[in-house]
Amino acid sequence: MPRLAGSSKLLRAMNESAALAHLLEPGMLTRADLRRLTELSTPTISEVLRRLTDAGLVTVVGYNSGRPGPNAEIYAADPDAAYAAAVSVRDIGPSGAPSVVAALCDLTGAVRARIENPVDFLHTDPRTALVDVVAELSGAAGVPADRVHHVQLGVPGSYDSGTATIRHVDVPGLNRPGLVPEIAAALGTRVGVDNDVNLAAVAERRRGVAREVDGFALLWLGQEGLGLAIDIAGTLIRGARGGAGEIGYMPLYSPDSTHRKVDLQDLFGGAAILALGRDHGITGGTPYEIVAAAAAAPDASGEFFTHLADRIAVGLAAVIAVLDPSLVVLAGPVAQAGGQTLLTAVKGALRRAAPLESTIAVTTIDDDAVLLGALDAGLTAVREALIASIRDNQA
Amino acid sequence: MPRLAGSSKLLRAMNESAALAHLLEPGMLTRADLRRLTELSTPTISEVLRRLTDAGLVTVVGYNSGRPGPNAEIYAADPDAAYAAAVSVRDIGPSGAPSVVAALCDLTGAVRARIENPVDFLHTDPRTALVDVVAELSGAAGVPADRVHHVQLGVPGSYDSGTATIRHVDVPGLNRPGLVPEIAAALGTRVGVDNDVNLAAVAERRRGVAREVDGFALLWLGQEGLGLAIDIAGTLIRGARGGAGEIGYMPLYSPDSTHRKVDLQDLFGGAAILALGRDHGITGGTPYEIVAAAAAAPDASGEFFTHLADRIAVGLAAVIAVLDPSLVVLAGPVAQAGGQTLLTAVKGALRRAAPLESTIAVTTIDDDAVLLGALDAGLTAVREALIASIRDNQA
DNA sequence: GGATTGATTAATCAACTTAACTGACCTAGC
DNA sequence: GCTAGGTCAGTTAAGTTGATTAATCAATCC
Repeated sequence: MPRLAGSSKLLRAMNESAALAHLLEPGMLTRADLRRLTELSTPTISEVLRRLTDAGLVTVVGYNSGRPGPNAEIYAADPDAAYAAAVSVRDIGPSGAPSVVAALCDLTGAVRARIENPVDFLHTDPRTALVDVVAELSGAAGVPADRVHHVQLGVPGSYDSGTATIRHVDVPGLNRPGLVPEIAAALGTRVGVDNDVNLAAVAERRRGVAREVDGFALLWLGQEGLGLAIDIAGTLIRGARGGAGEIGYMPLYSPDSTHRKVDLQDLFGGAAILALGRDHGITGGTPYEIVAAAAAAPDASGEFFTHLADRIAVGLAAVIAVLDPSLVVLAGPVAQAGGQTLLTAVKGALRRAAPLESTIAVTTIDDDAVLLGALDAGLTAVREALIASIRDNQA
Repeated sequence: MPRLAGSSKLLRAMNESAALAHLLEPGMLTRADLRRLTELSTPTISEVLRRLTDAGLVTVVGYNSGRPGPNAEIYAADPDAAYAAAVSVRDIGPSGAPSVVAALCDLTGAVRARIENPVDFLHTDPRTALVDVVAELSGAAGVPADRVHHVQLGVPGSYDSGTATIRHVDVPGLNRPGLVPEIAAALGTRVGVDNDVNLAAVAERRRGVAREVDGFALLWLGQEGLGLAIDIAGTLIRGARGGAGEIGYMPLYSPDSTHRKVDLQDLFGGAAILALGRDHGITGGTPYEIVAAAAAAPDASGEFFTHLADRIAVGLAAVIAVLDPSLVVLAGPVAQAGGQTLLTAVKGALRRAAPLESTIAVTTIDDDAVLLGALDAGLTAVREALIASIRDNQA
């Protein structure tokens, strides 16, 4: 643990960083608020604010009134000081074909533009597709491209940050080594990449059901595959090569080796749900449609949910035994379709299967969780870069 | 993230903390070394060292020579500035009966005393047993009791730090609520409690095979039960109620529900290993003896190890799928007995079972890993308390 | 004896704090 | 309805703390 040491310059940098960090939290602050939060004296706060406004990071957004004395100035981070972009690549978009969904937000998190393009990755290089969509975003938002400080990518696969390559992905070309650095170079911004399930977990922590919890596991039940995100005290566990949570391939124990090897994907992946629906006479072309149809007629489909929940509980029991999370969130299209019906079924199945008790919940995010999570991740990256940049500018 | 802000006093506290932190790392440092490490100026380093020596935390341990100029003073943390004690409670000690193993070390980590007492917990309250053993330790080491700043307990169960209670433990009386605060009050020191497997992982990171790794999972194969410790970048994952890694009760999937519920403990817990040994005609009263006997005759016991490894691989595959650790360490008496023979068998079984590849290794700690890990954990607690105390003393 | 290095001393600088001061705004009292 | 007093926002000035640079002294090797 390298502890900081330094001179008065470090002190100033720390104080400015602290003030900026508070101002970047949603909400507007007066000098008195900052004084209370940072425990700095009035003149220092004034000096810090003068420098931050000079740097264009902070602006006066209003005045207090109704109390004796002069009206206190209300400060907030300038929304237009920097922007973050998010791009979610999916092999099966809402239309069934591969697509790219993207959004751009300002420093307060307000979405300024949002677009969705079907992309034929067989004939389009991911690099140009992604660079183009970011350019289109900043155009649509009317924002200078160089103010976009961070682009966050969400991919349906795992990302190995050590080698900067995307793996376990079905989108053609996306696993090419060197792709991410190329994109970063072409865009001229910092580029972050993460698993789409991980980003959904980020959204769940920021605006979903996992807001106040100290750690949680998110089980993603997708149209195709399934995944797991692990949040420990707000930080995501990604594993040695970004492979943490790739539980689809988790092999299951078979007592007599005559059984063929079965993994979790075979139990409640997309294809398994399709088959399970067929067995119970529920019609639907996609897992989402099947589960939604079943949830619409809960009386007729009780057995379907019991079977599905039993299978989900097999995976969850392993996760709970390893991690003991204080909350387990069911998310992804299938979980959204299943809603409360699926939730109660899974709760019952887990009570039968797992010895440790865990709170289970369904996601409360209606919108595109992956995209929102990517925006959140990009935004925190931008904010931390701003806070860190103050330190370096001083030195 | 609450960022620090403050005045010059904070700066001094930070600089002193940084210097002390460097001096607490093993190794002796000259003023020039500290200057390089902290990037502080010579007069500041002198002032910091003067204050630290005045506080009795740091002493001159020697002088440089052989180079031009005056002989530089060599500083190091005073070994006798504080001590840490470690107590490992086990329901089956080396003699077969419940026992308490304890050790005391100085600030450099040198062991000053080590004792082992069989304790009949049916007739002895854990509180008095533990308080007595700490008193005995400081007596044996010839150390004033009030210099023992931290006592680290290792228990064969999980510890819920939220409610300060030990759970999932077989030792009578150890799960009594309020026990830990009582012990802390009676001793007058800070008391830390952790799962014995977690402490073994601490030892593995500090002095074992996991020294340089960025994260690892440790599978403990004990005489009775089994456990898992998860280290992510040097911090242990304990879960919501301290139950992370309690994989003994992890239920296994059974395709036809006619099978009775099977968990990992049934696969390769102590009783399962005894049964497996019987099936293969290997004699021995304890799991350790069986595996040791098998390892002594590797040619005759190939099938035994294959079967055992296949079972272990079932559990490990789940752990690897969830966490993707860069290293998996096999530890505990059974793993030590199995040694390289067991290791190669597990490697082969995992290659067949798990899709993600992980490096596997056997522990390299010959001594009592739990006790050593408890000492390490206690020592870091003492060091961090010292570093933190500087900040508070200034204010 | 010269070069080099360890450590202290002196002078300067940077940044925060306390305290005094200015000015705006509300409220109460006539 | 006007004015005096009180309160609070923010600035200015003086003082304090602590770190840096530069100069000095002293010890050791070659």
